[in-house]
Amino acid sequence: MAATMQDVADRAGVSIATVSFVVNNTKRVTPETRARVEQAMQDLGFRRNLVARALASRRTRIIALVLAALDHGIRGASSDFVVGAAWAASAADYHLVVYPDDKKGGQLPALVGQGLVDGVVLMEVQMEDSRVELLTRLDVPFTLIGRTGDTSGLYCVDIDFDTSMQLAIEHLVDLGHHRIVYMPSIEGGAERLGRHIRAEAAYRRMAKQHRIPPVVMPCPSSVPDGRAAAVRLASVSPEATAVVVGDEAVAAGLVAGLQSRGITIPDDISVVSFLTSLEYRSACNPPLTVVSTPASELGRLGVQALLRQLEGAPPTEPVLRVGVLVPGESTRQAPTRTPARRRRPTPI
Amino acid sequence: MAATMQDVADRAGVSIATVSFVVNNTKRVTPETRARVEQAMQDLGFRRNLVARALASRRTRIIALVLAALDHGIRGASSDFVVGAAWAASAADYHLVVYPDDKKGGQLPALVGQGLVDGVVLMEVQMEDSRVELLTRLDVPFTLIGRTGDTSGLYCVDIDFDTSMQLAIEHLVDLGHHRIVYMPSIEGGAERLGRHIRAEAAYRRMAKQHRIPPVVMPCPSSVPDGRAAAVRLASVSPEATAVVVGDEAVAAGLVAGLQSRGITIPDDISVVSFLTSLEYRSACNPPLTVVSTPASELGRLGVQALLRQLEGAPPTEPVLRVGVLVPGESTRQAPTRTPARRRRPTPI
DNA sequence: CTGAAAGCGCTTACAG
DNA sequence: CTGAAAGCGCTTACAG
Repeated sequence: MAATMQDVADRAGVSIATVSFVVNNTKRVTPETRARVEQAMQDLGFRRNLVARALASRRTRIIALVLAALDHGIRGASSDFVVGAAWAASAADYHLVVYPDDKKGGQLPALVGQGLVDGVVLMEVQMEDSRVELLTRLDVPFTLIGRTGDTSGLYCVDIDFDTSMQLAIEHLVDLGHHRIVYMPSIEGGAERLGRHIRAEAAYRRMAKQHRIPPVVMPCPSSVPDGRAAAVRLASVSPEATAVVVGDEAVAAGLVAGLQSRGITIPDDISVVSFLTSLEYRSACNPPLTVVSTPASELGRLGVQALLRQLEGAPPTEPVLRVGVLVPGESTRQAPTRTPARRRRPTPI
Repeated sequence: MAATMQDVADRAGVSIATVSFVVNNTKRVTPETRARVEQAMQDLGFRRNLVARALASRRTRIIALVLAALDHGIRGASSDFVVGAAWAASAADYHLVVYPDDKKGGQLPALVGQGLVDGVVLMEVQMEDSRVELLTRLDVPFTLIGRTGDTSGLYCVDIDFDTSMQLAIEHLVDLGHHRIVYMPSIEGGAERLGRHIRAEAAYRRMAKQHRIPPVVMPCPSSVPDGRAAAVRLASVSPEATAVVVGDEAVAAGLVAGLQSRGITIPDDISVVSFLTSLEYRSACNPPLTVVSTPASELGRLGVQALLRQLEGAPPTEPVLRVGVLVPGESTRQAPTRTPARRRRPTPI
């Protein structure tokens, strides 16, 4: 029913090869024959069959963005990763398709390594990620948005955690804060996401540099858990004047929770939402100060790295990008207390 | 390099057809030959080429969920649609792929109607949706999550707006509210999304039934716009005791905006987040009462309708599902005022 | 139960 | 500049 190249060739009175040359612009064709072919395509409403093309050329020009949506949906910054990646693919005349998978890559063999996609961009990368071996075994080109523990031989784009954390901490230090708690989120499973490990290491490094006693207070990733964390904060670190929170939902919950305990943000405690989307930013009262994830940029870079790889470029060092400090009203000058009080907490 | 069926056939000493029968379980094969073939597949690490299979069988077992992510990302309930659809596809041994497109379907011809996907599930449907004609022209099976103005001949699953609105309005009426404003969101473009039209019609119907003077106050879909709407509300409908808000971000902003004007939620005004995700629900203070979108269920139903269509089933009436009332703390008994005051607003 | 062979709709050396 | 033909790796009547 649908017209094939053969139909077009017949109607234009040329060979099927010539039609292919016209369609793909792969060889010189005289303007006259080209016109005849194009007319015939128009007449027949020809659309080339991508499957046949893929089989013959071993290329689909489709790349898959794989993320663990089956486990935790497409929340927060993920949307921006997708959009950035889709635009980049489209600009290079590729198609991006999002493939919802689980954290283990359980769906991966079904779609990948069977000729349907030219390559894969993998998100939410863990320090030890079984999907990396899986993709290697499936023999499909792939790049990571994020990093495993050992990145040698891999194509990666990621956040520059050190510089991003520096933005957050120095913003607070400049405001006179010296008791800055770091509240990373912990996800459902036990997997160690690369970004959690690296963000915490960056915090410890910055804390050391600024002589801040490091306090790390993990919190499950949800608004209610953020609320609950407000209670724990008082006992874990009563002298804290600022909190760097690694999850937008936790940040929103923490602010609400602190407020309902009579603590004023930012007068009593400053809060920074660290490497998150801007999702809850203005839904909070006051609007949050955020170091936002350069998500759409990383989506774009991930796709571009993959496309370079498809053209045979060798792996490079991971490409890193810094988050953007978006000032809000949840950070302010540290409250002045007597230094004695700050330096010597009452013994337990 | 990768083993083909021919390689497997050679190694097992059978014909390529027999390998195909084993791989697809399409014909009886004696246990002995089956075992030989399976051993050969194992030895060679055989994975069948889906592209070749698709070309020969005209089926890819891939369906695409198309949404306008290029225009407004994957926010709110969209994530749940994706997850519900992906699970349903997976359960039927299909693969779901998410295809980020724009509102006009600009990317559609590139992927669809060229043999790569067996069918399409379309989201964010407008009353007049050019993509419907496009998909018809591309001659690919598709179902809608949502409805155009005229649904005859189409496969649709959608929200039951009337019953969902009834849930919201009667929840408020039972609490003694009679001045209930409806605040739908207006999106960037001018397209009339089916759900906006139908939700508003449902509101007007319920308002009439309960003798509520209908007040419709559209608001752009963002938290800051929700805040701004708090100001407008006072002038547009000073006597309102409840607001039904058709967007989670607007609901969050409205609550914050009202509060910063000294209005207490829910004592002074009740707020219902209508047919939204639960996204901002507990980030708000107080947590919102929500009529939540049955998103993952609709995702599932959309895929299932498509699969039935692929098996040749004729179109049915649209399949409708009701939202779920999730009680929160943003609704309460209407404040008692003198009936006179309520019944006769001061003349302008 | 198994196999030989046509065919899916393209791409791409190779010849001319 | 154009064409005849092999081949991509499968599926599926058809025969036996």
